[in-house]
Amino acid sequence: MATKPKRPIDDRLLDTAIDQFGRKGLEGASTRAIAAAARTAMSSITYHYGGKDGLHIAAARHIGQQIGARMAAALGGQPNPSDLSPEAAVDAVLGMVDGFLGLMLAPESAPWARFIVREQLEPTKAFTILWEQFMKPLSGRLVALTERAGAGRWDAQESRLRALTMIGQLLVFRVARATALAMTQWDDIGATEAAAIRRVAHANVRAILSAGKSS
Amino acid sequence: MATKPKRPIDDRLLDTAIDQFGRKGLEGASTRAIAAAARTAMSSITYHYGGKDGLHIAAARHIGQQIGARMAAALGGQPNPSDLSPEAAVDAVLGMVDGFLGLMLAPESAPWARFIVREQLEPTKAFTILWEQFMKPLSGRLVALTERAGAGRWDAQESRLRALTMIGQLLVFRVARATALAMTQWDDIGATEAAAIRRVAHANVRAILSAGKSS
DNA sequence: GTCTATAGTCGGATAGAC
DNA sequence: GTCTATCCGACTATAGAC
Repeated sequence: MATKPKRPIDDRLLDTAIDQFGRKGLEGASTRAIAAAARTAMSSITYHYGGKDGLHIAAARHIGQQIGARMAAALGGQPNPSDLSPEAAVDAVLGMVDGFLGLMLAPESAPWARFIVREQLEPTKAFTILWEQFMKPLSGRLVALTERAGAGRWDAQESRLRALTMIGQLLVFRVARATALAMTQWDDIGATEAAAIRRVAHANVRAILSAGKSS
Repeated sequence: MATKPKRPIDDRLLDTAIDQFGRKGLEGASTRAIAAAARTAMSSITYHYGGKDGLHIAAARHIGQQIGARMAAALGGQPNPSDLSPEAAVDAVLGMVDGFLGLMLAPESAPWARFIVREQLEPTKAFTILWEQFMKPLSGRLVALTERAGAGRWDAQESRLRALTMIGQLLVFRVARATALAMTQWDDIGATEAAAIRRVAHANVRAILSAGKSS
């Protein structure tokens, strides 16, 4: 049973936990190493989060808050998809693509991504938190915008699938970064490379949203 | 130092290792649990593979062999991309998409994917083995076909990026399966769902390969 | 080639000083 | 609220019987 998290002085412990859990997994990461890297005693994990599991859950919530805040800034005050013209819906999708791609390419998303991908492969209680906190609202909006961009040319299921494939083509640059660098023969993804990716992503999304119903 | 792997009686130990390493990671998985699940003694890991690290490397090689064999079957005796017309190159890309999507949706790829994604997030010596054994030849061919399909409408860098995004939109169905099921509200991906994904993937690839140079 | 037994290390949790 | 000290279980590796 996890005890109720107490408020820590700062987020050093959480940031370190996200990094270590992301790299080594829930079982592979040790509370000793996390505490040492955060320059505190191991027992403060027990004190603040009730133990390893509590720290893991708190780390997930911390990621959700940060991503939620970041994407909300890019989406704040946007109109309801059904109030948009199909053309405006395409533009709104491109706006979400920019926000999401920025997240995928930002250095600070690397530890979040490692943590989240582990939850996709072997979900724990933390996955529910991540899904509810930011995946569900964001994917819901993307699907709604895709549906509106279709203007009846395709059905709801196809909207969901097209939205998924659009996410996938951006996700690959974070989740398969090692392969992406090997394939492009880039050393790193800087501003120039990010611009090239953005151009291709926009062209792909426009192409995907222009095509009529599949088959 | 890993000793030279000896030939085991069967692959039970390797298959179990792939599953456990994929779920728990190199540090999280225990040789005890692997040996127990494979119904053998822990010391046989030492005997056959020289220890935990040796087993991990052997597991990567085993994955590479199986994926290599599977994709070779889908690609066997294909002509050189530069000998194809742009239209034939598009068809060849669609053929690779079918092969790769089949792999992403096949139940047996789940443990392989878990193992591979871990190597993407935190590469070990096993990543080099995976890259050389099947990622490099397959991605090389996909890029060459994409380049040919462009027929000069875009440059080599854009071919590599378009190839990556095409991979990404298929990868999402394996790597972010939990999210894919949540978004589509499917319980599982069976034959009907696979057909729907394939239709959308083909339409997207055709759209992506039809568009001219981006921006 | 597969097993049991064991040595040595490291992990998480907890008690209690301050 | 943060620390040190300590318990106990689980881990990897290895020796040696069969």
